[in-house]
Amino acid sequence: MHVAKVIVDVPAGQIDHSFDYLIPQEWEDIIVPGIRVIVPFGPRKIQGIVVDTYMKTEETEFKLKAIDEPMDVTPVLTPELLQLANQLSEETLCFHIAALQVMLPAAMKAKYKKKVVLKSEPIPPEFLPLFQKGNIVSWEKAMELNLVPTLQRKARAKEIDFEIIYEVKEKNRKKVIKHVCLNIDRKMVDNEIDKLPPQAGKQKELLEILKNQQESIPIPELTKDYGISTATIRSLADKGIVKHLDVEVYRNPFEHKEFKRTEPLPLTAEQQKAIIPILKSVEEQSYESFLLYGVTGSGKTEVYLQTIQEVLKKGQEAIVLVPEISLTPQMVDRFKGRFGDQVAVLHSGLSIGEKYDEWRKIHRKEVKVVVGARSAIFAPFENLGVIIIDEEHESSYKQEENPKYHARDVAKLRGAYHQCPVILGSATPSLESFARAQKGVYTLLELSRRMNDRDLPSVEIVDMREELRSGNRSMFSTKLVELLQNRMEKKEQSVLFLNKRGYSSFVMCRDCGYVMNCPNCDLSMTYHRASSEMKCHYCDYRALVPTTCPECTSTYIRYFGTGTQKVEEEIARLFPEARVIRMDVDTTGRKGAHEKLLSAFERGEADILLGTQMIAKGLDFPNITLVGVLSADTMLHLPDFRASEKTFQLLTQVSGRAGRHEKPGEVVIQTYTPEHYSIELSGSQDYLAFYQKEMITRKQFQYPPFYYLTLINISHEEVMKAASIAENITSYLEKNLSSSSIILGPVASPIARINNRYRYQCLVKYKREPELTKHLKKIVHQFQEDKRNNGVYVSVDVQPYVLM
DNA sequence: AGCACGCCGACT
DNA sequence: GTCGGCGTGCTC
Repeated sequence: MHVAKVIVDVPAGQIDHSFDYLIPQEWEDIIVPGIRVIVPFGPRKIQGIVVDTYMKTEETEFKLKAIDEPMDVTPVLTPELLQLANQLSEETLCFHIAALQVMLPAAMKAKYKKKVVLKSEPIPPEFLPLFQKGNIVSWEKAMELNLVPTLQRKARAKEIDFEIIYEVKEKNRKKVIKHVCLNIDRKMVDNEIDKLPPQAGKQKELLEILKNQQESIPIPELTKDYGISTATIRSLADKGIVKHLDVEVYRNPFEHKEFKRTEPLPLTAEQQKAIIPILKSVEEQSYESFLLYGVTGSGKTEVYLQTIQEVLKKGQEAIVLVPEISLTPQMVDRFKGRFGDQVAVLHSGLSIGEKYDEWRKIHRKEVKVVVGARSAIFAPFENLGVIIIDEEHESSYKQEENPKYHARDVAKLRGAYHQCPVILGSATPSLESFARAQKGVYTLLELSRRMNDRDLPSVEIVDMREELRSGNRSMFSTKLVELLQNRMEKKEQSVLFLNKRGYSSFVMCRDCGYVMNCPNCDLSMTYHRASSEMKCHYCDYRALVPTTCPECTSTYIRYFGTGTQKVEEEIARLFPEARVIRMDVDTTGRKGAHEKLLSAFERGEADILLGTQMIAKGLDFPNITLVGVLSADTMLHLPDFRASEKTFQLLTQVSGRAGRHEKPGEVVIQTYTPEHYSIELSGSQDYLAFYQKEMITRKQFQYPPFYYLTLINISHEEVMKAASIAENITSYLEKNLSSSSIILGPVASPIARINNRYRYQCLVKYKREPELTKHLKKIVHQFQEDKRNNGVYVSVDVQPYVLM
């Protein structure tokens, strides 16, 4: 008898191991590792994933329950991915099921339904409202009508008999289109047409169409193109001449889009030089990491494209990761244009069903290339030839929920498994990556010149303190106003960039300084114009906008810094004739709105594009000759050791938007701290100088890439409890880690309370700590599951990006 | 996590 | 004497 090791869909510490189940004989060929199954678990039925199988002797056989049924015909996870899930759960300290689940499209997550089945007759009168439509009803309905206790009582008294059943459902079904096809022999069709009465013209017409068609015809096509109604089809179906048929289709998010085929462009000398070692690695099938450091507009994408071309020639597959925010239609166009139908696209803009379809194309080997955001790194390819991570420095490659993985680390594991190159591309590499390239861990490849030798835009840094001193209190410097005016006259386009953070809109009393805070969290609440209410971003608490100050009853209370909206108003005041497109959460919320706004701007329907982070990337329009950064330093002062790096990267990215084509570009960066090196050096676009300067700071303050980090978060409803557990954890680490490691804390988190839970943290900095994972596991188990610590929550983030 | 089981106080 | 509150322990 075969036995399957199954990881079940229960995210809990005590359940985080495999459970053994017998494989029923009839499924023995189907149930192999990587198959999803439905298994009995206690009284219920749940989804699980088979991770291993083995043969077992009789003695233990009777103790095991059997698998109910498989949910797949072929494995949804390869042996490689199953093993990768193990590594992930080990390294990021997440549950096995979480690591497995992150590799599958959301549509495959099970949904559970609990139902009540009445097994005895007749139905007692008090249950009639419940069992109106038969003897099976949902548990929710039984609860709603408050009949569950009565059911239990009656069953105990043996007056009735009922059962609770548990169902496992797939969240998403395959999309089908109803088709019609002949139900009789093709040769008999003429015969049938003759038999039909003369007035059945439409029916005859339909049969004629079907006669000349080898395959079935979709009903929508029949009604639209041939004007044949469903009634016509039905009457023929009733006669048994035609039949209905469900044909599975892919949802196609690019249905109405034509992709212009592109041919490989001739490479510049620099590109040529960069691609040679990559192609060598592709050819030799050796695992090697490359850092492709190329200034904005230097043609990194063409290097990717031609590398992929070679990979495809060898019959291998490619994964391309792109940050969510720059997965724009332009980006998709470039890959679809070169590789056509061989490309699947995975990004958050797709519906669950669309993602599922794209995933199935990969799974069925119908595509060879995946372009996608973070989670596309888990694409179930089995013959990978290259992994490319574009904009490698982007923090969106780190997932902030469990499993807290970094796509770059996963890429390296997969690259090593498949023995293929991993290419990390960026104009502003992360310090970690550049340092590794310096050390020779990565092979450094450089593209130092823009395509067509276009100059980098000239950047001017404007000191806003000076502006203030000379009496300009607006958010636009004289210089920026002047240049905007100039572009309007020349009919050229401008992009205005607002660093969103620090600009969130909050309500403050002008008299006493009262700021409206969330009652559950230690944070100020944000004002939402759309719903005209105050919201907390962390716990979903909502409140009305106050009209008078709750502290001092002043009516001089108003909202501050609405970011883009406020800037838009100001532009309207300065340039009444300007046409502005605003891009922020409010205007791009709906699906496709993002693309619509961008293409409107591309068509020249506006003079100024105003937006947040989301416009920093990918934007590549010839008519943009001016970029303005309204406030460069808003994120410089966040409690984050990467603040300087992020500022430099963002400013460099934004500057790169200007003058990418024939017309030269200009950039204006407004700041209150022009002397800060991350701002100063972004002005001269000097990455190397920034790298050197920032490395000194990192070394001095013992941060990556000189030290690794691990952050432990502790939260509890009571401050004292959180603090004391944090204290215990810290002293445990101090006792057990090497003396070269630095343990900071415990301290209250920068956001000291979320959802009425007090938060403490402890930060470990280390160079070498081989036993760290072991200790962290112990901590999570001991402090999380100790009954005396009831209600404590301990979470670990290995190599964190967010320290709040 | 969910669910059952079981032991206590508050009712008919 | 029964109902249902939640604390405890288990799920192959």
